[in-house]
Amino acid sequence: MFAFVDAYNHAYEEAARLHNLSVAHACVLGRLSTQRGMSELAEELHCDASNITQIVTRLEARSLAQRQPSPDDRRSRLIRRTPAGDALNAMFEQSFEFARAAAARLSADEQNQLAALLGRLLADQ
Amino acid sequence: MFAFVDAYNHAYEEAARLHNLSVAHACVLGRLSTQRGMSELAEELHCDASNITQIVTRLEARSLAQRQPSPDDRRSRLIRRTPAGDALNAMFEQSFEFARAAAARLSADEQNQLAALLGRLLADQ
DNA sequence: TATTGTTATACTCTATAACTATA
DNA sequence: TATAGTTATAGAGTATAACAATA
Repeated sequence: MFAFVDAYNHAYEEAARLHNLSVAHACVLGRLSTQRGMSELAEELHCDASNITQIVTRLEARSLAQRQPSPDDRRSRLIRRTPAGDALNAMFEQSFEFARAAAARLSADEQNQLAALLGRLLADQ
Repeated sequence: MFAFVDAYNHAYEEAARLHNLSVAHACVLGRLSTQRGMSELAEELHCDASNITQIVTRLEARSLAQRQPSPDDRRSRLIRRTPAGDALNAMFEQSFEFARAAAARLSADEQNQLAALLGRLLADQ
């Protein structure tokens, strides 16, 4: 289990580095498939809101994401990927071959088994 | 798969924080069950040797690890845990309940299945 | 000449505290 | 008064380059 997680993490880091992203930047970018508020991102990444501010600012400077005013609450902002961000994220996922290559070693049945077992592990976490 | 790794990583970070260790420090400490050279550790953690120097220096300052001269090569040093390091590592592993709690949700047969599937995923990585 | 490990240093990531503006 | 997000800033982690000792 440790070896598996270690390999996964390492593959993720390498894919991020390949696109000049930090792990946290790649992670935020990956979560913007649907738009999100800053504090929502902070909670999902288990980090402080001020950290998200900086990450989003850098993504925005690279034109990968955009802040937009929330229609419901004028304090809050909705973050979404730009088309460039979508493109880079897609490239990142392609580079991040780990899951793909790993899955290719298992039959469809085995993949389903694995997903079911991992799902059970995560129950009520 | 992503959710699983995310939960694992988060649990590891929390367990490390609980004992005033960074993730990297906990990771080095965990690998010292058998003694190792500096460059060996650097390779295992996918990081620079100068980084390991600092980590080991901090572990040594906390009396959790010790540098020892290598009998074979006077340039190199062997690092090993002190008894205090053994004790802290054992406490860390106890705190790091993730694997334990997760495994408890599966039967012995299912655990074997999972280990076999994960093993297959890692083949020739 | 190459290798092991260290030092000095700069850069990045992250968190804390104080702040603005809304609610 | 509480909340969303920002700013300024300090701390920790990591890497690069130059170096010492040894092979």
